[in-house]
Amino acid sequence: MVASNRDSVAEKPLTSVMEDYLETIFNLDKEKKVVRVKDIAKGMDVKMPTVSSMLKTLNKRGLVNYQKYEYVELTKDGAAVGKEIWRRHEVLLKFLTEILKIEFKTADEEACKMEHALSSASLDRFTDFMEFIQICPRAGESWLEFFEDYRLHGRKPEKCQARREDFSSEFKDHVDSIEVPDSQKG
Amino acid sequence: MVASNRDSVAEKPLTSVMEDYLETIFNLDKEKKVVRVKDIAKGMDVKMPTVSSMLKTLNKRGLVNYQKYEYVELTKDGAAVGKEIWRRHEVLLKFLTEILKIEFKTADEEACKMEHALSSASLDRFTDFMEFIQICPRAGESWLEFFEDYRLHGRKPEKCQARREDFSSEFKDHVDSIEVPDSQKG
DNA sequence: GATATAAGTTTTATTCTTCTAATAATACGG
DNA sequence: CCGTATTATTAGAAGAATAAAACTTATATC
Repeated sequence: MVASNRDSVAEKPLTSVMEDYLETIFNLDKEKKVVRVKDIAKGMDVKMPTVSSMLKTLNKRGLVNYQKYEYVELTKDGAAVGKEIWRRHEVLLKFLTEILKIEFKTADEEACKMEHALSSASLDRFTDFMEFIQICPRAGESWLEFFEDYRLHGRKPEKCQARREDFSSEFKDHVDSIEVPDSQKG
Repeated sequence: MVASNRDSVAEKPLTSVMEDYLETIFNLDKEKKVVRVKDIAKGMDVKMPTVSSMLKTLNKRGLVNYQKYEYVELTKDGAAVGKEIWRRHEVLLKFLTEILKIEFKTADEEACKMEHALSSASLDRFTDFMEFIQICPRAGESWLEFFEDYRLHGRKPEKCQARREDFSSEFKDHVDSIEVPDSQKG
């Protein structure tokens, strides 16, 4: 056996568990000086032996640099994966907590599972969506309030209509603060 | 051994794979007269022996009624699970295709993974959200178009501003058709 | 009805992730 | 420098989901 173990086989896709480990390590890296097996175990809610064996796997795959009994370090590839998964988590968590108003703990857990389901491409779309909702006028704070009202106090179209009239006034203020050619005035 | 195997142990939660099988069987049930191992294998993209062994598991759990070589039938419990998972799938798929405009095949695959991540409670919220977007005035067709525009042609706040003015005119028409006290006029 | 084809099962094995128990290395307080 | 506590590793096993190969049962067709 001459060749390195690393990448000796055609690249298998990462499992979602591997992705989770990389995400966890990525986050610990930001928080702490050094990353230890114990911390990963805590973060992943598994026992230390499980971490040890996963680190071997990740090591073979070139995603971490790890010598036993030493600190854990992500390779460039490993960090890239960790960061990407973390980004997905953030977007999903934001959606679940800020739009759907799901309580943090639940949202965090569910985001953690969903993050493996969405491709990066879809995540980009999702990100656009979140940005759009929060940046653009028709989809800003009041839009969210509106949704909250809809969710909590009824979902009948008539209610929407009533509320629409409120928004119309809101919008009237905007209209009034914008240059409007006389030709368009009533 | 006197007691039934069924439910002899404290209810373990279903795995997401089990949920997928139940969803698949539930759907086949609607489409076809009878559900066969072969169809399930095709639907789940696995080989027949895998289906055989899963059917044993689901049988023990009281989720299907299955005697070997015969047709597969869901029990009441099994059907309830299958239907619930299917409902989640539909909502997520709708969001991915109609809002995020992800192509069907990708969306379907991703919905299939996400459906296990969201609790029923969160799914209810998500459903509210989808309804809201499609029923309420501020979040109807034009809102989706606006998002499409944002996504495809730029995401600069100025663009939103420009667009906002369009919407303002739109709204102005509404304003004009509504009683507005003089005191609020410019 | 006999037999070929399709459908289903059993058996055996693999991969992945996890655990417990036992053991080893490291760190620290005296 | 020694002993204890903490941290980590090995070894061994288990459970879930899968497949390949070999075998069995059911169905269809002549």
